[in-house]
Amino acid sequence: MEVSLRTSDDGVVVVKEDKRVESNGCCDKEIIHTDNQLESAKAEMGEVREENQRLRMHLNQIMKDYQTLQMQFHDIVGRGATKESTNTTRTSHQETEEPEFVSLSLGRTSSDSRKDIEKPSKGKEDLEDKQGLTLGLDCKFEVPKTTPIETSLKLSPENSSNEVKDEAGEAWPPPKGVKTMRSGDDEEVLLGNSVKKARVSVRIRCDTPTMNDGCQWRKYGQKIAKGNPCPRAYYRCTVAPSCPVRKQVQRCAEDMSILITTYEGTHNHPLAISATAMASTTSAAASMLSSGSSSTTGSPSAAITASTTSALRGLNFYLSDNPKSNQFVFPYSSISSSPSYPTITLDLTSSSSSSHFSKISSSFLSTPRYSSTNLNFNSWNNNTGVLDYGTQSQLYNKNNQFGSLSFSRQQTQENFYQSFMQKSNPNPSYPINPSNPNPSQQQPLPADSIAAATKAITSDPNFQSALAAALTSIIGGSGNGSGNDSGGAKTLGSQGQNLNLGESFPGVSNFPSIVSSATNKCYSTPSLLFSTSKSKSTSPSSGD
DNA sequence: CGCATTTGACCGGCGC
DNA sequence: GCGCCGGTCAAATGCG
Repeated sequence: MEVSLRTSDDGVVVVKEDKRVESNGCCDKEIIHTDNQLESAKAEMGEVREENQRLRMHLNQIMKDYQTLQMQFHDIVGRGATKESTNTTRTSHQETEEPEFVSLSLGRTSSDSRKDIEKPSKGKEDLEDKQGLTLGLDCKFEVPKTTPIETSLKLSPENSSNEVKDEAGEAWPPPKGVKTMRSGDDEEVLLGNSVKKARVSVRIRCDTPTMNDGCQWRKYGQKIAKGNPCPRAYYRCTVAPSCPVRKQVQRCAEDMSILITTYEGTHNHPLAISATAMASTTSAAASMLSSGSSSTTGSPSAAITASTTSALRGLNFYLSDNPKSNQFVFPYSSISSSPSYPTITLDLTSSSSSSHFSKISSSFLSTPRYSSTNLNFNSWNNNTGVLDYGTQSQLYNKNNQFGSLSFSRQQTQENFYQSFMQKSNPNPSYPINPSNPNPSQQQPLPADSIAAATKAITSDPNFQSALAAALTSIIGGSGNGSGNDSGGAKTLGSQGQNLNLGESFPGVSNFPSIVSSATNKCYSTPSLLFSTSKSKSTSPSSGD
């Protein structure tokens, strides 16, 4: 007997039997056995069919939601623009009017900080959160063939004027601009003189000299900075010769185990997903600066939230491939903005998942001369948030575990990322972690991932939003838009078959009007791991 | 030998 | 104007 499975046009699995039983030795036993198999196959078929229908229903529902949200978004954008036009005076002086320390709590968990800066309408806040997803879907479903770099949303005139420049190196105006013909100068002009540099600072507990963010860096200097006995190392991105991105690595003076990595600028080349995390955040910072100086609708913060959250996802994702991943939970994320060096600060040094926003504000961003803008990514740990990391991790964990649905959050994150990472890297010859000596752990994405995801989704309506991301990543995974990643290429090689999380998690690249096009660069490459100190291509040793 | 890192010199911004 | 300081350059050095 032969049972062949094929997929019909509507996606339903059809079981075809071909009873070509040998006439000579056919015994009853065999027939019964065959019947049993047939029965079970039919039963499975029915299940699959049900599953299929449920999934379809959910998809429809999501699409519906998506359209609704899109409409709402357009509505809000329209209103915001109107508002904005009436507030030009204020926006032009925003820098001076900006509170010394503005906390933007965009999360939805209960948080004290939230009260302080709660934007006009709660509904709007929620909406903005959803927009992150909405826009992600937007990107995925409507602009699926555009490469990340090409994908630029130009809802704001400001960004549209900036977007080309962003790609060339937005937030790193050359100190000696004459030497390098970077467009950063232009952008700086466009962004306004108040905006000098956008920085992303990452505090992370890390034993290794530097953290591997998926990029190639070359050390070009080292200095003893005032107030910190630990030398500060200067790196420049060498993925592309003209890449303006720099980073500084320095140990925290108070706690030597904390590594402070500060990124500046935006990559002007395709990057790894892991690098995308940073690049996105950096871009978000720049976007905030550019849009924040002109927008009063709160969108900038939302943009930062969306993009940074996405970036964090990516970052955390890769970090979590590290055995020590469980300590990188992103409990703290903040954005500080000094007049000269606006900085997004990601404090990854604590594993606590509760809201410690105030702690960041007081301890980490305490430098009084800086006016600060802080975002509280509470949604990170929120069970209901569209951008909810926990939800997504659970989803993927479910996806990964295929039925094992109950995990503690921390374990969920760890397991999920680890195994998802493995599954998303089908090419066993390219370990996710360059320093990972065990490439055999990298396994191809199983064919039943979609089904697993479906199960996870259908079993919990809260996963609707995450579904979008999951499906997006799964469906879109085959088409890696980022192309070659010169950065991770050396160690990662071809990755066209990987799930491109940089694209799949849309928060960054698709938030319209706020996040500049630079943010839209979705890079792919799986690796943000702490390297061994001798990994040259992707992890320079800071020498401290 | 080629490439990356090291390290002292240099430059420019900023505060006094 | 001067000095401090952060950031960068580039020759020297190290390493594979």
